[in-house]
Amino acid sequence: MGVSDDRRLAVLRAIVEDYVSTHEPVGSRALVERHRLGVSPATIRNDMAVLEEEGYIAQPHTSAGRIPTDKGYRLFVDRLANLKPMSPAERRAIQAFLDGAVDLDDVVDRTVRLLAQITRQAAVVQYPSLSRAAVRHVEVVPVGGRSALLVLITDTGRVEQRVVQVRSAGDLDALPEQLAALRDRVNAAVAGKRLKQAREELTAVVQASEPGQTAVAAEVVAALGECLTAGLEERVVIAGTANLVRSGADLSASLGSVLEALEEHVVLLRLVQEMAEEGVTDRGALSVRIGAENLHLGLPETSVVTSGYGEGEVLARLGVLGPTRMDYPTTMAAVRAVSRYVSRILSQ
Amino acid sequence: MGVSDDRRLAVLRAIVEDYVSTHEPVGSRALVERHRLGVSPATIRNDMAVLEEEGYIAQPHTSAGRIPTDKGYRLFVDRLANLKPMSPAERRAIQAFLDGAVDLDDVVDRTVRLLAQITRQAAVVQYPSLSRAAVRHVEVVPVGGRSALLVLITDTGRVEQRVVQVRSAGDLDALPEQLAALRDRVNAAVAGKRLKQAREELTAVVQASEPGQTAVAAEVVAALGECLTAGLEERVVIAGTANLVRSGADLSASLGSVLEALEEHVVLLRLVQEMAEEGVTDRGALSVRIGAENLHLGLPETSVVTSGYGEGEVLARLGVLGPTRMDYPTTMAAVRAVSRYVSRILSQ
DNA sequence: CTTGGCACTCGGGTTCGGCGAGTGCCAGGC
DNA sequence: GCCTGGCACTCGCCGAACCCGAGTGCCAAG
Repeated sequence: MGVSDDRRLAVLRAIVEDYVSTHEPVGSRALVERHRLGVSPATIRNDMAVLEEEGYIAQPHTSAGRIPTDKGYRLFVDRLANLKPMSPAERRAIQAFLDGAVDLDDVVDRTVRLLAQITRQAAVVQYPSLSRAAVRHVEVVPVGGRSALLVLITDTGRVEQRVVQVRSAGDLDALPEQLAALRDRVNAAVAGKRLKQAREELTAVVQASEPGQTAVAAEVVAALGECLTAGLEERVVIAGTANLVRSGADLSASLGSVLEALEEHVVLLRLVQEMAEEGVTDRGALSVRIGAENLHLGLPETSVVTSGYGEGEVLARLGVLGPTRMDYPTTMAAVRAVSRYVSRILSQ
Repeated sequence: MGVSDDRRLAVLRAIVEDYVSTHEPVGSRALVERHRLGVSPATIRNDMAVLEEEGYIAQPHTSAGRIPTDKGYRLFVDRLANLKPMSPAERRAIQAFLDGAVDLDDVVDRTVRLLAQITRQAAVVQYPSLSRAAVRHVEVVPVGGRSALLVLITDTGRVEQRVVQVRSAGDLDALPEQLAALRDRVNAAVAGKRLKQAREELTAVVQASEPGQTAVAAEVVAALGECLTAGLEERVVIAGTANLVRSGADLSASLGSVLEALEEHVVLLRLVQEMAEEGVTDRGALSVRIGAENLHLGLPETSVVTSGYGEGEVLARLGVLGPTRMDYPTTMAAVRAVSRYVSRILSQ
């Protein structure tokens, strides 16, 4: 569609807005009544015919009103939508809610709940990606017998831990000192390094260890390697699934599969990853996926709005998931606002 | 109802079984056909009249079949149900699935997924309660600047950690040694103690610390106190919410509120707690809540089957949540089987 | 290019019977 | 005394017929 015809675009926008608010096919008469388009229904009908021809709208059955197609929503989101700015009260609420967080886990938890609540849809927050995170410190704590606890701390504030059984330990009394020495060597080798790189450095540590202790070192280092790998693993948190069922019975047909997909965090991770890569619609950091674009992930009739967040660079994504006919302007504004506040909080 | 009339009980059992499998009101004719009751429909009708009189069954509308009431299910569960033993294949599957777990978190995660899958309902697993857990070790790791990481390890395998900013530290270079000394004193004071008791011992540690370091000690100990409190906090994990929507449209009216309640872990914790206390129906460790008994928790038309689990003593509960008209014998058998395997695994 | 008019379509809601499953009651038989 | 077959009655469900109205497409005129 050329930009030429302003009114046709206005009609599309009006159709999207009305349909989103009423959930019913919208006809030409209702359209001229609710929006001051300054022309008669007949004219609108002509425009509608063209819009339908071009695939932006469709009619569920002959002699019913029109509803937007995925393509129609796409155009709306890309070129027609004006994000609805949040009210000062809402901004304050967001800030107040997030400021109370004490912890990275807490920040993520609060964020996902907040998003679900203000958008009244399902919310998804990806944990800050650790592929770029660096090792801040590694601690090895003997906890009696052959057991020791490994603790890995990254500079993003994430903590991974693991209990390791040191089977090859000869002298149990000497073990604590051995471990302490090992810890110091490990720290010297990996502190400040990125996780992936750190994993590679570890082999050198084993080789450099004293002859009698290579076995112990190998065991501990192997466990630490797992820890690093676990640290690299992406995680997501969701909330507000109950909002999906409220948001209208029309999604209820596919509700089952959507809920299923939401429980499979692997699917969500792929979704988030894909959105990060392609940046389908980029308005600021906002990215929107509409309807059939998510079908391969088992998410029919579903749209997703996400935004990158993080201190300075984009560490991860957060967003909202709901029925295709969601209120994009408000949702997008909310996602953007929350992502900004979260980024700010993480910078401290 | 007296025990006297065996046939009446048989009729109730038959009604429950048929209704659960067909989801339709069951009439007298269908009943004598499907179950060899050896009497005529007319006789059954008389029995039904009595059962209805006593509140065990009801008819949705005049001249329709009967459906069990909550009271009917209750009687069924308490006295009529024979748990359906799991097939050897199922037992093997359970074992194989749980044996792969590497971690407490992993055990819990696998368990909840497994329960959801084999019962085709929503599953709930409470983390092993820590009110009885004891402190195994406390570690304080300086991580640069004024920051330190507290790690609390309990003898149930749970690990809590927290980052603390030591604002009152005077000499930053001396801080690591201060913290190490503090750690040793703390460990001496609380190792082996139960969490609640440990929290009380902590104040003594601060008072006993050297004059110049009381401020630092107070800060660290305060954070550790929070850690202990967090460790005491109960947690639950859920899975299989998608099964709720599949399990029949009749629950769909209340589906929203059920999903909402499931997201509120507080509600689930209370539910689990209540079931632990009252032990509504106790068959082995199994406990069953039916329909309106859960209404105060925002769970309408919902039944819950749980069982205690843990090594030796009952540390927590796990179970399943579904529509009132669930298949109790199979569900109860599954919950019991899983709880036993999990208990066994935890004993290692 | 817009507009009012007009014929046409078709989905949704309503009404109306008929069908059938199921019940309660009763009188008779083991 | 309990069970049984028979019988009249009650309703919910289903399909058919029906109407209404919103909405469309097309056309001729401004």
